[in-house]
Order: sequence, then C-alpha cells, then structure tokens
Amino acid sequence: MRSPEDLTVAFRSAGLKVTPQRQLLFRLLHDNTTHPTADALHHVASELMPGISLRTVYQTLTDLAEMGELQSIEVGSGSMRFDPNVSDHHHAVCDQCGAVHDVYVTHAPELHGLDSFSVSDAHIVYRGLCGLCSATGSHR
Amino acid sequence: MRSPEDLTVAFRSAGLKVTPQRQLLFRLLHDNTTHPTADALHHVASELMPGISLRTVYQTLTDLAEMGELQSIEVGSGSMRFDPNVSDHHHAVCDQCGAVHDVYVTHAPELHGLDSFSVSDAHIVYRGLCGLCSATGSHR
DNA sequence: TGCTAATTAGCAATCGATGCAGATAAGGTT
DNA sequence: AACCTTATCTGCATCGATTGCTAATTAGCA
Ligand SMILES: [Mn+2]
Ligand SMILES: [Mn+2]
Ligand SMILES: [Zn+2]
Ligand SMILES: [Zn+2]
Repeated sequence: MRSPEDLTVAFRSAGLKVTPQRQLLFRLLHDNTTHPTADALHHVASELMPGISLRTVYQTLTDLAEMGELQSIEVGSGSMRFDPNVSDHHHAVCDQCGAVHDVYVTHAPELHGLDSFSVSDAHIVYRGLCGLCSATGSHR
Repeated sequence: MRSPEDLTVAFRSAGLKVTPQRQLLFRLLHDNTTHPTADALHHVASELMPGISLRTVYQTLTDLAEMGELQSIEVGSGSMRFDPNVSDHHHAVCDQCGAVHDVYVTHAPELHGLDSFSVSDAHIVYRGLCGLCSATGSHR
C-alpha cells in the first residue's frame, strides 16, 4: 500500500473524496504488518477519533481493496483480515495467540494429479506456534 | 471417513446414538468428494428425508469432525465445507463454478524468513478455473 | 416392556458483513 | 468567499452462516 500522501492523490483522481476518517485509516494501515480485522482497526481508530463508524472502516477498506492498495485474506479466524502488503506472499497463523505473520515461499508448489485445472493463484496458510508462544508456552 | 456400518459401531461405542438422520448423513458423506457445505448437504438430505433439520446436519457434522472422521475446511466461499477425506491434502477452487477439487502436493513447501515459527500444519488453496469451466468458458 | 440419557426440530440469538437513507461535508466552480 | 453537486458518514436494518436453548421424542440397554 502506498503512503497516505500518495493515497490522497490517488483517491482524488479517482473521484473519491479524502476525509479525516480516511486519512486516519491511511495512516493506521500504512506499513501495518498485523493483518488486522475491520473490527481491530476500528478499535484503534476509535481511540484517535472517537465516534468513527465501523461502517466507515469497512467502506474504506473496500475502496482500498478495489484500488489494489491492499488485499483481504482469510486465514480461518472467522473474520476477514486486511493486508497492506500486496506482494505475492503467504501467511503463518499462530494457534495460540492468533498472530498472523508474512511468509515468503521460495518455490511455488506445483500441482499433482489435476491436469485440467488452470491455476491463477495459490495461497498457503501455515498453522503452528509463533516464536513468542513456543518460547514461553503461555500467551493468551 | 469410514463406512456407514463402521460409523454405526463407532458412534455406539462412543456413547452416541445412531438415528435414521445420522445414518442418512453417513451415507451421503461416505466417499463424497464434493466438499459440501452444511446447507448443501441439508438440501440433498431433505429430498430423501423431508423434515430433517439443518440443525441436525450441523450437529452430526460436528460430531463426525470431533471423532476425526471428517475435516472442515475454509476455502473462502463464505461458509465452511466438510471433507470426508481426512488424508493430508490441499484444494483447488474454481473461481467460475465454485467446485472444490482435491490436490496432492509432492513436496511440502518450506518456510523462508520465519525461523522462530514452528509449523504443525500447512494448507494450500489454489484458485483458477476447473477443467470444465476453462473448456466451455461458461459455467454458472 | 420401561427407563434414561441422547437426539431432534424449531426457534432465538450471535457474529461478521452489507444494504439503506437522511444528514453532512469535500472540493471543484462561479 | 459563497455555492453546488456529489461522495461520504453514521446509525440502523438486514442478511447469511452458525450456535444456543428447550420441550418433545426416541434409541438402546436393563
Ligand atoms: Mn501478509
Ligand atoms: Mn478434500
Ligand atoms: Zn503466538
Ligand atoms: Zn469450474
């Protein structure tokens, strides 16, 4: 995802308006590696801008996704997660604390036994214990 | 997942009862490769046993999953899918018709750049077009 | 045949997400 | 700077998938 400044320009030239709510979300998402849910994002946004609506968070996330500035991923946590990192990568989910980490796979795994299927995308979800949780053994 | 006959024995020895509803679901799930949702399963079950409750389908699916007879997978279709194939495998989802196919990957892809994460499981979801849809170009 | 605990069906409730509409404000125009 | 058009915001209703709850039923054993 681009910088808040770049996004401001991009939104305006796309006919979209740049509101204080959106500027806040731009800042909160930029370089954010936590893969937040809409609700998590709304929580932290609410502390900086009391009254901001969860609906607005969803709306802005949808806009950003449609512009290709972020991707929405599904890692089995029940709710969608949003990722400003739009590079081709995968994810590791901690079964203990729920943290989602970026994973880069050297070689894309090939299909075996499905000749007629033309693959356009592949996403790997690893499950296990993150460094913190496997070390201490007691997180959340 | 084991045969309906084996499941009957397994359920009884686990203190669970074997009802006509469950026997029907055992049969509908055995060797089922369609990765149905609870709702899809309920639809076909309803034709053979009018009045069977969706709640009962969910309950039986939960019981089977807890017994390790099937796994529930999440492929981004919005609802959970149930798979009587409990072997270690992955899935290919058709973006056109939504069909879910089994995929067997020869070598498990290695992690890169995440030393401290101990992986216990990995699941790959491929997206693209299935044989039928890429051939005809018009399904659903 | 009886007893008792498990199951069923129906309905309420929950949760994440989206639809809707009136009030508001962004931002280009005069 | 005042104005106008249109997108946006918020609150609330709605929706789909799933789970909670409970009275009535039934499986399965004694
Ligand atoms: Mn990521
Ligand atoms: Mn499968
Ligand atoms: Zn962890
Ligand atoms: Zn298809």
